[in-house]
Amino acid sequence: MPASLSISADHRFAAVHAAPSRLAWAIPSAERRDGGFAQAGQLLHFLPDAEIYADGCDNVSFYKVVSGVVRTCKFRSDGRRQIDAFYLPGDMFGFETGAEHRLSAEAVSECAVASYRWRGLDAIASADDWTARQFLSYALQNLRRAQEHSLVLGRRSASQKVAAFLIDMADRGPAGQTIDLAMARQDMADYLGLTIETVSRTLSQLEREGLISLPSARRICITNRIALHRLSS
Amino acid sequence: MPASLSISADHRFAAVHAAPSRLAWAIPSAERRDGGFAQAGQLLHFLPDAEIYADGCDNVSFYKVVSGVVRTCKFRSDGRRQIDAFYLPGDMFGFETGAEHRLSAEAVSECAVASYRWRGLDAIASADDWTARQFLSYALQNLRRAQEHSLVLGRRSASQKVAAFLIDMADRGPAGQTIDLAMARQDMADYLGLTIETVSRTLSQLEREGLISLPSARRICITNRIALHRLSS
DNA sequence: CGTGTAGTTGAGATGCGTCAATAGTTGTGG
DNA sequence: CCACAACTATTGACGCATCTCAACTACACG
Repeated sequence: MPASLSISADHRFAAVHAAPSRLAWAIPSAERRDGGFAQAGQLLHFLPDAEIYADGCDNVSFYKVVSGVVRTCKFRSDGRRQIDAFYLPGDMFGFETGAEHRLSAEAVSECAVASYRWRGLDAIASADDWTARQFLSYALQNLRRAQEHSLVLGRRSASQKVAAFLIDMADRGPAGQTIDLAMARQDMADYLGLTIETVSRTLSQLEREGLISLPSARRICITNRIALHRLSS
Repeated sequence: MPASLSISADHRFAAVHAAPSRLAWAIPSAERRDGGFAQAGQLLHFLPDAEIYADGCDNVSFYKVVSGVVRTCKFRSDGRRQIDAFYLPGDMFGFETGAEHRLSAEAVSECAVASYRWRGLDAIASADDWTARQFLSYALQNLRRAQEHSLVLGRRSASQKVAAFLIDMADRGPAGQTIDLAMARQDMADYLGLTIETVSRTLSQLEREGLISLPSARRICITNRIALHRLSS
């Protein structure tokens, strides 16, 4: 693992990077097998809010998150931003069939991603079984996440949206009741189709109701998972 | 084409079924090549609102719409329904990696679908290039649609949602400015995260503003596509 | 210690949901 | 062909959840 990927222990997002289960899952696979995935993955390093690719730019690569968190988003003509998805270590993003990307991808936290040259559908389909299977698996995982995101955005109250987000983050992050968010309130708001004020108010309300506690802005402890889960579904 | 698939010309959804470009695309491929797609597709016929598969039931098949329109949806504990997607002739739906379906699929109109036995990711990955490529193509198409649905649901006004829906339906349906909707207002509302009252009011408002005309409840003519498109994006 | 950014809280405005009534459409039977 | 019932869609009035605008607080950093 290159030195550039080591994150100081006191970094605010250390919990995300240091998640043992995730690293064990992401890094070895990148080292062991990704050499055979489409083309040897090049490791790229991004600072927070750095752009990985822009909406409209050539679709030449897709990516795997090695460490940190990535968001894909769309900027609307009124200046607002809609976040399509968050990608955590081990997740893949950026595969599209068109010639251009239809979303932007940005680093939420300091992060490292492996890039793979996109050679089109035929290249994947005619690749070896393992490669094709991996690609399909990631595509279907992203499809499932997008569908669930739609269901959350569809017809739900602010508290249901926030609860669903917290449950999702808790499930995807390191085990335990503590969530160390890599993203700001504005990211949560843009992901859930709410304003930062509503997100903030909703978190405060959930804390008053005893479902969560907020030791700091970016750290959230789930104190009543049953109730939070029931609220979210 | 079996007699059971012929639809009388005066049927209310005739326009969808009779769309020449769609039939030319959907039916021949089902006849010519789908014999090699995973396993010979069995043709199934459904009446409006019939259930194709239910949320939670075994994930043993995926499907291709031959004629008519299909919706996938989730029923929430409060009795509300969220529609995840509409599938038109030529679209494929129902592929998931889990052992159970996480959504229900229902016929919106009278429709015919071809079913394919789901043998898991490995079967697809190790299939011939053409089959793997087709499956991937459909998966990525559905992923793109789900992402765009999320963006629409995210942070948009009722009129923007309805406009985006109309533009999407116009693009996917037969060419021209006339849309013959297969679905009821309740379906539109559940798809867009609105109520039927708001959908109805919004359509009336768009008509007053001269963007569309409403010859009948299920038929919508786009009279100012530029403005409608600008509103939707 | 001062400054800038992120987050929280409050008050008022508004868009959409809810409930209710009306109008239109489809299908059935006389 | 008409009468009626059942269903779908439209329109109106009102309430509420969220947005908007604004002030305040907490925290990181030089």
